[in-house]
Formats: sequence, C-alpha cells, structure tokens
Amino acid sequence: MQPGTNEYDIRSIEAKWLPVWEEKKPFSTSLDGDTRPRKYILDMFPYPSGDLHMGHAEAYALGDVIARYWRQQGFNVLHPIGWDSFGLPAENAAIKRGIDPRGWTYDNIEQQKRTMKRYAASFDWDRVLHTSDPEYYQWNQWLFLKMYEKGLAYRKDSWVNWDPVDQTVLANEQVLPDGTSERSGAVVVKKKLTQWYLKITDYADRLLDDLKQLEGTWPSKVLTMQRNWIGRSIGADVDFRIEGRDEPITVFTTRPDTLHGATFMVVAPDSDLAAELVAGSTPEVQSAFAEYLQRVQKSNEIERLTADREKTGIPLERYATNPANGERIPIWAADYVLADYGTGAIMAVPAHDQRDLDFARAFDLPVRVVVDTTQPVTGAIRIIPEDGADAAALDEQNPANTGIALAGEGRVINSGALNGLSKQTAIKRITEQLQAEGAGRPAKNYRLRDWLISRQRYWGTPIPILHGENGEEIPVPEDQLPVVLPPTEGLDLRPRGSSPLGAAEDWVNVQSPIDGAPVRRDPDTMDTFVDSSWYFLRFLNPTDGTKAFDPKDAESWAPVDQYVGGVTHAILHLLYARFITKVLFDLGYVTFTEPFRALLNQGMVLMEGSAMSKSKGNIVRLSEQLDEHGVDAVRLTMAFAGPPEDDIDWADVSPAASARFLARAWRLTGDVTSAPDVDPDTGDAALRRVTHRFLADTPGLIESFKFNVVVARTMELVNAVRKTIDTGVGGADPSVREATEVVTIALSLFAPYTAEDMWSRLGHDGLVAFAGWRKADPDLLIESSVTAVVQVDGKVRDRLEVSPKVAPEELEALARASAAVVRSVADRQIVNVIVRAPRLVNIATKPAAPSE
RNA sequence: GCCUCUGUAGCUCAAUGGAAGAGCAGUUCCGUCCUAAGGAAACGGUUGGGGGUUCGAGUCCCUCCAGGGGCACCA
Repeated sequence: MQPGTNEYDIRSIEAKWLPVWEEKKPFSTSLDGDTRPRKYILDMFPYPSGDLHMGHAEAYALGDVIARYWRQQGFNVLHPIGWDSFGLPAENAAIKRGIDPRGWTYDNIEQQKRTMKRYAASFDWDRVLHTSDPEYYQWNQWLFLKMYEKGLAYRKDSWVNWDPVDQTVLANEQVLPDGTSERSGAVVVKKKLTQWYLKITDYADRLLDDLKQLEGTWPSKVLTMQRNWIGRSIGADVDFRIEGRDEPITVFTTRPDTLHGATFMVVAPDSDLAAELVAGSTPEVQSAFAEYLQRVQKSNEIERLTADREKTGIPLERYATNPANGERIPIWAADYVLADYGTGAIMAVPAHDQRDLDFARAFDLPVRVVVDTTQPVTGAIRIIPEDGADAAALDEQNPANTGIALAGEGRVINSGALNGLSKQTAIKRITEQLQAEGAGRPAKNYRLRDWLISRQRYWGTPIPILHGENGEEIPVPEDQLPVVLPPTEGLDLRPRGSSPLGAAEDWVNVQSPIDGAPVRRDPDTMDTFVDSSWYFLRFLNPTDGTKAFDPKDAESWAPVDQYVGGVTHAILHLLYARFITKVLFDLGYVTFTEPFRALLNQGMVLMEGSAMSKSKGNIVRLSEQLDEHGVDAVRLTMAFAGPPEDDIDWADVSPAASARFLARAWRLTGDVTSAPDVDPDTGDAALRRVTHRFLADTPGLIESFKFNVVVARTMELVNAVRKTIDTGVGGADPSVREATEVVTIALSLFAPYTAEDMWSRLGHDGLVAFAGWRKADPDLLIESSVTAVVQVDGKVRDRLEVSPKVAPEELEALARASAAVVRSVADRQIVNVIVRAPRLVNIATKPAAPSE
C-alpha cells in the first residue's frame, strides 16, 4: 500500500471534486428537449438568517437523497432552491445596526449559498430566486391584483391580532395556542384596524375536501392539523324573534335537534349586536354592560383561551322567542361567545352543552333535558311517554344536579313532535320545519378566518393599491408593476404602529393613473407567506420578466412531486399554498388544484434531548461538524440516524462512525483489480446474489423514505465485499467490481464526494451522477435452496434444505419423515398439518389418549 | 379531558400472521516500536405489562402502563 494513493482523505477529495461539479453542472435541468420522464423535487426554501444550521443540513440531505435517486433512475429531475428573503428578522437586524435590510439579507444568502454548494446539495444553480427581488415580488403584486379583480382581496375594519413588540398585525395562523406571537413571543392583543384580507374562507370546503387526495402521500398528522384548522361545522342557522326589534337574531348551532332545550340566548359582548341590544335597554344595564365590556377587553387572549375559567356575563334585560316552542327566553352577554364566529350569538342549551351548562349553573338559569341519553339509539324506535322516559334514571343524570352536560346520543324528549326521534332524524326534521316556516336553514361554519395580509413594516411586498382622496381604491395598472420599495435612506424603520413606507413622501404621493388626481400609495406590505405561496411555480421560469410563470411549463412540471420540509409549516405555509393554487386554477393559470403531490416532514435535530437554542447553550454548529467529519459523514449521519420524520438527537449519533464506514467503503476501490468492462457473469455467485438482492430491495426502501435502512443495507454490502476479497475469492473477481460499483452508486445519494472519488478510482471517466441505477438480475434473486422450518405445535423441531419450488405434499412428507419430528410427535395424535411451502411446516398435535 | 402515533439488543432501527435480525456502540482476540486505522470471534431479547383470536402473534383485537404529537369555550 502506497501512502497517498490508498488513504481516504475526505478533505482532499472535497477539494478535488467541488470545482469539477461547479464546472460540469451535473444537476442543471433543461425544461424542454429532454425525453426522460420528469420529477419535481422541492425542498422548502430557507429564510436567510445567518448561515445554515443543523436543521437545514438534515432537510437538504434528505431532499438530496430523493433528488439524486430519481436522477439515477433516469428521470429529468427539477431540484431548485431559492430564498424566502423578505421578512422581519432582516428588518429588525437592520434597525439594530442602522443598516439597510438588503445588505444583511443578500450577505446571508451568499453565505448560505456557499455552504449549500460545499454541502453538495444537488440544486440547479441556474434557477435561483429571491422573493425580495423586484423581479420576484412584482408577481406577488400581479397575483394580488388578480385576486382583487375577483373580489378575493378586500379591505375591512375588524378586530385584529396585534403584536406589540413587532408593532404589526398578525394572521390568526401566526398566533400560537397560548395567545403569543409565533415570531416575537409577545402576548398578542386585539386592535380594531382596517386591513387587507384574502378570502380564503371562500375556499374552505375545497381546502378541506381536497385533503382526501393527499391521503397516503402526506403525513396524516398534517392532514389532521389542516382539518382541525379549517374546522368545518355543519348544522343550522335558526332565527329568533326579538322583543322590540324588527329583525330576528340568527344563531348558528350544530344541534338544532336540541332547540326545545334552548333556555336562553348569549351574545358576544364585543359584537355590534350586543351594543345595539344594550342601547335599547335600561340605563342600569347600559352602565353594567359598559363595565363588563371594559373588563373583557382588558383580559388578553391567554386568559380568554383558558378552558376552565369561570363563566362571566351580564343579563341585557332583552328577550327572544324560541321558535320551536314560543317560549320567552332572556338574552345575556358573555365572553365565552366569540364575536367573529358564526353570528356572534348562540342559543344556549345547558342540558346538552357543557359551556352553556356551566354558565346556567353560575347564573341560575333553567336547564331542560331534551335528549334522553339513557336510551339506546339503535334498534326499534321506542314509544316515549309525553312526560319523558325513565324519570328516575334521568334525574340521576340531570345536568342541573351533576354539572355534566349530556352530550351523547339518545332519543329526543320534551320536544313535541320531535319526541322519540334519534339525533340525526331530529336534526333533519327540525331543520326542514324551520325552513318551511322561514325561521331557519341548513348552515355551515368554519373555524378558518380570512387571511389578513397587511403588515405595517418595510421589508415586504408593497400592496399595489392607490387610495384616492375620497377613499376610493385604485389598483395600480398591471403595466406599472412592480411597485418597487423605496430606498431606506431617510426612512425610520423602527416599528411604531404604522408602516414606515407612509413616511416616504415622494414614494407615497403619486398621481392617479386614471385622471392624474393626487393619490396615496397603500403604505402596508404583504405578509411574507404570500411570497412562499406560489414560489414553486416561479422556479420554472425564474427570470421571465413577462409573466409569473408559463402555464405550459406548469402543466408539464407541476405540481411538485415531492415536497420536503419541516412540520412547523403544517398549517400556515401549506394551507396558503394550497389556497393560492386553487385560486390560480380558478383563474385558469394552472390545471391542478393541489400544489404538492407528496410531502415528507423531516424531524428536528436536537442536542441532548432538546431543541438547540442559544439560551440552552446546546447549539451544534454545522460548519464545525463539516470541518471535523467532512460533508459526507455529516450527510450520511443525517440519513442513517433513523426514519426521516423522527427527531435526531445529535448526542446519540456518531458522524465519526459514519466517516469510518465511508473510509471502509472507499478502500474497497483500492482492492478492485479487474477492468471496468469485465463481465460480472463469471463472478462469485454468492456475492452476486447479495449484490442483486440489494439492488432489488433498495428502490422500494428509498421510495418509502427508509433511508436509514438503505444505509444499513449498504454497510452490509460493504462488509460482504470485504469478506469476499479477504477470504480467498480476491479482488480480481468480477463480482467484487460489480458489488463495489453498486456500493458507489448507492453512496452517491448520501455521500457524493466519496462516491465521486470511488467512481473515478474504479476507472470511470464520467461523473457518478450519470452512472444510473443498476437493475437487479431476477435469476440471481432465486435461491438454489431454502431452509424450511418444521414446527411441532409451533416449536421449531427441524430444518430442511429444500428446493424453493418444492411441492407442499412433498414438503409435508419430508417433514413427517424427519427424525426430530417423529421423536417429538411420539405418542401424540396429529390433528392438523399446516404447510406453507417452501418455508414452513407446522404439525399440530394433541395427546393420543382419547379418554375423557 | 378528547383524538392520534410510537414502545423490539446499551443506542438507532428492520422483520406480506410463519426461524426475532441489521448497523453502530461495548467485550475478547489478532495486528503494531507506540498510538490509531484494519481484521476475527463471541456476547447481547419476557418484542412495555396482562388478556384474547389463531395451528402459529413483534405483527390482528381488548385492556392497562409509558412517551411523542395534535385539538381543547369555534356553539
């Protein structure tokens, strides 16, 4: 062994091949003139905050395995990358250092780009995009105008989520369940503002129903989260006549079958409806209400969302009529009813709704049971006496006594004509009845709200609307796009509750494109989730200045075949991208309705059990890992650590062991002495069977994302080659070359530098990226003999070497003849023989003595 | 509280209802001036507990335990 020629030195291997790839661009994709089948593999693009971290390294390693695999399988793969480069961190950094957010952003992008290249991510570097380029964001503006034309973008005055730290509004999706901002961590407060919205609620049904198409290819967890977020409820709107008011109040309910049990009504204290009802009430009520409203508005989201807090409210001394039974019921204002869900008013059925029951018990309101949950709902319909069913049983369960609402199924009672019906039938019957009387109708409601996209900050896409002196909205004509952000010179970017763009007088004050009258630009910028909701289409023609994307290319390349990214985007980004895709479909620009055919969510990289963070002081720096172990070892470790969707604890894995394995694999190439064109057919049959078993098994494993298993299988194959070389067959055997080449091609997915060097050392001129995945030879997958297991009563008694094609009868005969079987059956009686040729025979016995 | 997913060797994970396996780590040995790379061998299991279905259960069903995730005043 000569030093220098047979020593694995990952540093010099990296130095050797990176410039070659830069020059040959093996992963540049041409959209046309290529007859190979197509695959669009997309990694979620990064936000340029500093250099890449371990989480990026995992995501891009896994996405790369998929992209490189499909290339080896002969596909024309589109695997682009870009930067989600608008957003608050750049702006906040700029404010802190007194610099322009552009410099910070683009410097970070350059650094990330360098790291990605070093990391050997197989991106197509000729189609990079940055969302903060006017060449990109003008198409956000174009999209906005298209939606504005369709009435899908509109302005309204409403209570919004306000982040007091970042001094901007937030979408509902950006407020965490604990009522804090996902970005700044501040407790979000409510503010009434006029803001731009995108009408995602128009698409709620489609966003929900189309999730069915994604079953099996998206993680079921994500599908569930999306379903919960959209939160469709099906029920009925019911109109209640109000004393002293011409118009009835409509409430939404999912349980119209319990209408007879509605003993009071509740309105949200912060709703317009409450204000109006109070105005018509006594002065005492008015002052009590004012006090209550003030208290409610002071309580923040955290308190409001605590499920088990005490119910509060005040009576308005106004009354409604229950349309089912004509009963006069009081109206209360209480903050457990939300102003912006349904109509901001509910019918309260305390017997069958826990929230209403808690309220009724707190304020001593009547509770009437209208569903007998002690009765089974299946079987024949029972005749129920007028005054209710089993009075004793019901009394025991009376919610007024137990404090537990009867939410279960049962038979309707105390409800006139509905008595005796099941829940489903009663819902149908009462809804029809209400509809006939004009007092109700079937209705749906959603938890999903419209998407608030205005942001009072600088570093984002300007909203392409002009405001006239009389408040009219004038869309910027398409041919005047882009509306480019003004320079930051002279602007104070510090958050102060209104957009810094408003202070850029030269920029804001322009003339109307219609009549030249003075108008002001809308000073707000768009939520950056708008940018990322369609970027996958821009990758098809990232430099096209004439259109956002080419519908023809979209038709042949999109939707994305495989999307890879973190589960943190399970709701926000994915929901918005799905929404915008459906909008583009309706506008006729794309022919599909879902943007991402398949989704892989990789887990997080942890350190000693918890997420890496500065405050915990457990950050593992990617650059140090790359310096210490080499790119390939880090990438291999990411793939080998476990199933992609599981978290990786960096303390539990060993990049050093990965590097040792790569060295062991690499050294095989020094032992291969046959020529590249040697005929493998003459090689060692045992090793060839192992090799071809590997070839047959690994595609399915890759395609089901079991990368860790593939790495383990590659390790086994390397060990098998080593053993073959060392145990007499020797390195000259053609099977050794064949197996080593298969190892090399497999490693090209995980450890590109090592694989490239191995391929070269094996005497090949081209790049390993073009080697192509080998096909398994079916003849080599057939075992010449298999071991059949012979069991007696489930216990293994003998093993027989048999032909894989052995007949069941023959195998049974062989098994019965086995000395071990004869011995263990002995004086017992055979009651059953199960034969599963060629692998197994099981002989079931019982004691021979039949005496009872 | 409700809904879900997961419990297999020290670690990370495999195993169409049919022999409980792999890789890594650890142990011992070979090797070496020393260290390391390298090589060889053996060890390692109540498949979270209990019950059921079956000729046969890691796998299917029930139940309990433990962990993860999601939802939780949305009428």
